[in-house]
Amino acid sequence: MGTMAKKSIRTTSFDVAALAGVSQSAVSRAFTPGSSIKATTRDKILEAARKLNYVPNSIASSLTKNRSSIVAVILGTLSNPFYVHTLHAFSQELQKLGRQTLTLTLSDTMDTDEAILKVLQYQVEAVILTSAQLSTRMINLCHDRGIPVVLFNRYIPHSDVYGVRCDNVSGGRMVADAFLAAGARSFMMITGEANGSTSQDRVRGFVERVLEAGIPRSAISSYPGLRSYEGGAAAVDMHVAAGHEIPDAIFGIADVMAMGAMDALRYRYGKRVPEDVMVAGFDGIPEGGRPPYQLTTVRQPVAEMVTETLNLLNFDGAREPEELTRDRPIAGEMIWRATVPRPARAEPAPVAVAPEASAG
Amino acid sequence: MGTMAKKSIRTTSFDVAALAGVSQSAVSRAFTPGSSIKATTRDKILEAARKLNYVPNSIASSLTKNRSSIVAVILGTLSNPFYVHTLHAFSQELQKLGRQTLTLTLSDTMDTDEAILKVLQYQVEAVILTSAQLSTRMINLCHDRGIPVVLFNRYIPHSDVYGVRCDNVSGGRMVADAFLAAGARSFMMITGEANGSTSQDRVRGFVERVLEAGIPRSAISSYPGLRSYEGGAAAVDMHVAAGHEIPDAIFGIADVMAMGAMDALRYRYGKRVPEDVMVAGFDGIPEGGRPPYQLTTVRQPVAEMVTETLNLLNFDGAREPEELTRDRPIAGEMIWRATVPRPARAEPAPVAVAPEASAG
DNA sequence: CTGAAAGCGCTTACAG
DNA sequence: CTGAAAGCGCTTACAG
Repeated sequence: MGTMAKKSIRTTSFDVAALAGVSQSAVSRAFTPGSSIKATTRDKILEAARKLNYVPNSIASSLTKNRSSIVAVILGTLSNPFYVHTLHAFSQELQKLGRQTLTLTLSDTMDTDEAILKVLQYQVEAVILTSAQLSTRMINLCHDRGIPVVLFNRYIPHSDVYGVRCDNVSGGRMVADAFLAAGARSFMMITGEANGSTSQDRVRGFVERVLEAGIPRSAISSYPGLRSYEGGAAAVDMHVAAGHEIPDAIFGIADVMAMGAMDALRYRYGKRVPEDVMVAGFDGIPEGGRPPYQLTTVRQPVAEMVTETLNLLNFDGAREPEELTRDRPIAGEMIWRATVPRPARAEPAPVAVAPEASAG
Repeated sequence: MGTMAKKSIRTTSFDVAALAGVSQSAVSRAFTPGSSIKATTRDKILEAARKLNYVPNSIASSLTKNRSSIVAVILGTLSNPFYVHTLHAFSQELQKLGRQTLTLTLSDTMDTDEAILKVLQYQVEAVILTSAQLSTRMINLCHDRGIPVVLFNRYIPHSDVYGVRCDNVSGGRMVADAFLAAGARSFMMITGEANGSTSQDRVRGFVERVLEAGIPRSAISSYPGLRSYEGGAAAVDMHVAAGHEIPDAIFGIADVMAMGAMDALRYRYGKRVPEDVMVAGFDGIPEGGRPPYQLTTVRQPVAEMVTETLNLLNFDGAREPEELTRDRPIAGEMIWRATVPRPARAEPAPVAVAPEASAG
C-alpha cells in the first residue's frame, strides 16, 4: 500500500497537549516564536510533539490569523529563461522570509484574471505578477482585500499598482546606440506581446534613437517573436519569406528571441554574426553569454528588482506606505559581447541636426 | 494608497446569504459543483456573490474538507532546463485537475526533509519530488497522514514509495552503444549527484556496456558535473587540469552538462565535435537540439512520465490501489543528432566473447 | 431542495 | 506564564 493510503488520523495540538499535560493554548504558544511561555514548558511540549510526529496545521492557523504566508507568483511563460531565473530568485527569497510560493503559469485556459481569482481563494498574502493584462476589476478585488500586488518587469501606465522594472526605454536606446555606432543603417526588431509595456518601451526607446540619427522609420522592420527561441527564429524566416533583405542589425526584445534569430541567421541563411548582421538582445540571461552566442545585450538587474519587489510587498508592514516608491525604473546595463562590433573608442553615434523624426 | 492597504474587510458566505435572502449553507452549495440546489436559487446566490465580489475562502474549505487541493512540487534545482520543462508540465496538468502548485526549490538552508515538513503544514494533497534523499521518517510521516508521494525521475530502491522514471540503465547502455559503434575506446562521464539513483543508473548502464565490449574500466574517467551547464564545462577543465588526454567520447549524464562540456571542448580547447571527441547527453531537452549543439541524446518521455505521476497520485481515489503500478521504468528513446557519428548501417557494436566485466 | 448547527485545528484576547 | 473560550469561514450530516 505504501504511501497511497487515503484515510488519515491527524495529530492535533490537543493530542500534544494531552501528552504533555498542558492546555492546547500552550501548545500553540510553543510553536509561535516570541510568545510568552516558560522554556521548560516549551521543551516538554516540543518533546511530546516530536513523539507524536506533530506538525502544526498551517491551514488552520491561516484561517485564524487571516493570512496564509503564501505568495502567488503568476508567470506568463517559462519558455523564456529570464522568467525561470526570476522564479527561482523569488522562490528562494520568499522561503527565506518564511513564505511559500504558489506558482501559476498562464495558459489558454487560464488568463491573468482567472489566475488572480484562483489565488485570492487561497488567501495569498501577496501576488507577484510577471504578466500584465490586469483588469481594473481584479485590481480592485485585491485592493479591497488588502492584498498587495506587484508587477514584475512591467507596469500599467496611469494606475497605482506597483511595478518593478528596469528602464526599458533607455535600454532600447542603448541597443540602438550600439548598432548605430557600429555603422548599422537598416534594422529589424523582434518584439514581445503587442500590449506589454516591456516590449513597447524597449521598442520605443530603440526607434526613438534610430530616428534621432536621421534614419527613416521605413528602415526598421518589426516582427512578433512570441517570447521564445523558436519565435525569434521564426521572425527571421518571416522577414526572408516576405522577400526582404537581411538588415544590418537585429534587435531581439528578449535574449531568447535574439538567440533564436542568431541561429536562424547562421544556420539557415549562412550569415555571419556580426560580420554580415549584428544582433543584440535584452535581459542578460546567462544562456546568452555562452560561447556559441556571446550575445551583446542589456542586462536587467534581477537581484535588485527582486529585492525591490519584496520591499514593496512590505511583509509584516515593516515600512510606512509613504516610504514605498512607485514605478521607479532601475537602470539596465549594457553588456558588450561579440554580436555587435564595439567601436574602438566610444564615439557617440551621429544625431542628425534636423532629424526626420521631428518633422513627422 | 493603491493596493498596499493592509486592513481588509472580507466578504464571507454569510454576507452573500444575507443579500440573497438564503442560508449560509445554500451559499456553500451554490459554489459546490454537483450539490443539490435549485437552479434559480443558485443563480440568485451567484448574482449576489458577484455584487459583493465574493470569492470563496479555500483555506476555510480546506480546513473543513481536510484536504487542500494544493500539490507540492519539490525541485532540487532549476539550473537544469529538464526540470523547468517538468515543472511547467506539472503546473499545467495540475491546473487542469483543479489543483494548485506549491513550488519549493531546495537550497543550503532547506533540504528535502525540511521541505516535506513545510508542505505537510499546508496539508498538501500530494507531493511530487524530483529530488531524492527522502528519509524514512518523512516517508512514514506522509504515509500516516495519507499523503501520496511520488518521486519523479528517481526512485528509492527497496522502498514502497512510488517512483516514475525512464529506464536509465538501458538508456546509459544506448549511449555506450552509440559511442562504441562509432569507434570510441576511451571515455569520460560527467555525473550528477553521487547518491542519486538517476545518475547512478545511467552510469551503471554505460559502464556495463563498455566493459562488455572488452574495454577496461580504467579507460573510463568520471567527474561530477553539478547538474548544470557550468558544471559540465568545469568537468572538462578538471580532466585537462589533471593532465589527462581528452578521451574519444564524453557522456554527460544530463544534456545541460553535455552542452557545457561541448562548449568547453570547442571554445577552450579547440576540439571539434564529433571529429576530435564525441559527446552525448541524456534527457532530450529542446535546448540540446539547437543548431550550435545538435546533441545526440536519450530522450526521456516527459509527457508520459508526468501523466504516469498524476495517475499514481490517484486524485479523488479514481483507481483502486491494486491498479497502481510501482516502479515501472519507461523506455527512453535514442535521438541521433550530430555529436556522435552514426554508423552507416546499424551494425551492432562488438561484444567481447569473454568480457572482462564478467570476470570481475 | 433548504436551514440550523456542529465541527475542522488553530490563534488570541481575557482573566487569572 | 497559563488556561478556558470565542471565533476564523467554510462543509456536511441531519432533519425537515
